[in-house]
Amino acid sequence: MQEVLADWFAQTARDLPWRAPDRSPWGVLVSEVMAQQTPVARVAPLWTAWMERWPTPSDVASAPTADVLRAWGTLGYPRRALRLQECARAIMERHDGTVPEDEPSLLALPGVGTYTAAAVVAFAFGRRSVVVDTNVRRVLARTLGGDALPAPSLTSAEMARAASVVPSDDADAATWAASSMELGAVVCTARAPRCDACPVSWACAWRAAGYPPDEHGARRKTQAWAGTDRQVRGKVMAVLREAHGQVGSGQAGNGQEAHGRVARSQVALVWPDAAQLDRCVAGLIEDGLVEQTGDELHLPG
DNA sequence: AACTCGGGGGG
DNA sequence: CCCCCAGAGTT
Repeated sequence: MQEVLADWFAQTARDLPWRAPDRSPWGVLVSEVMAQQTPVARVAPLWTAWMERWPTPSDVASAPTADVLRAWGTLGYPRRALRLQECARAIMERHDGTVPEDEPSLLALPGVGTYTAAAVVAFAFGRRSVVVDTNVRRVLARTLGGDALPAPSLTSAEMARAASVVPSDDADAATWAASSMELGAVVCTARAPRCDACPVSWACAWRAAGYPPDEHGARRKTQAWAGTDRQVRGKVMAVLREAHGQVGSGQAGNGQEAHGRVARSQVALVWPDAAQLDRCVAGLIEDGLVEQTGDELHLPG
């Protein structure tokens, strides 16, 4: 199955920009952080612009945080952008500006967790690691477990099963990581799997069992969105991003101040519940995503 | 283990 | 309109 997937990957892999031969380890790390909970199709164009502007950890480390947050655009979870800059600075201080190659050192970096550390080891350095993202979880749950979907959260048993099937050879392990992820992203999808186009459908336990339905589907609760703090935070960040982008645009008198500063009275227009808005702004300031000067809010830096 | 944290595109 | 997306950090 791993050999078949390796061939399939070699022939059909998406030409994502961070898979280009001239990509850097730092570029791979940036792509992984950007792709945390954000579809890669939406990451790709932004990654290219980002890497052109800030090619190295040194460039990101010295950039104004406001520029970093604005460049992050609408990727979502902007705290990731903050951590990515902290990560760049940590690499400057701890590793002389070079992305470390060992998993423990990677794990110690801001914004780098179990998945991202393993992914950088495999994709940036071609070394063996246990790469388990949402795609790999689903592929293994179906092919090996015979289940429609994995459990809501990653279990230790799942990690153990994933580790047990990673090839011992470095190059083979890296290829397995890339191809199993690609299969989950392109063919073995959550919603409407394309089993007719799957190169390993002959080996799939879920298919062999007659596609039994998801066991714990009832417990799977969807993330709330409308009216939540996350939505309000997003609206506030959007206003501050746009204000920052209009510095020097010559559009005076539209209620937005110079230097990307926006009066709190203007920010208040994005949400009717004043108490909730205040709470969210306080949270954004607490997170380091927003700063307040006098009666005005702005991005940090 | 349970929460929080954005935003958008596909079915 | 609902669901899910190359997760991480905090409590």
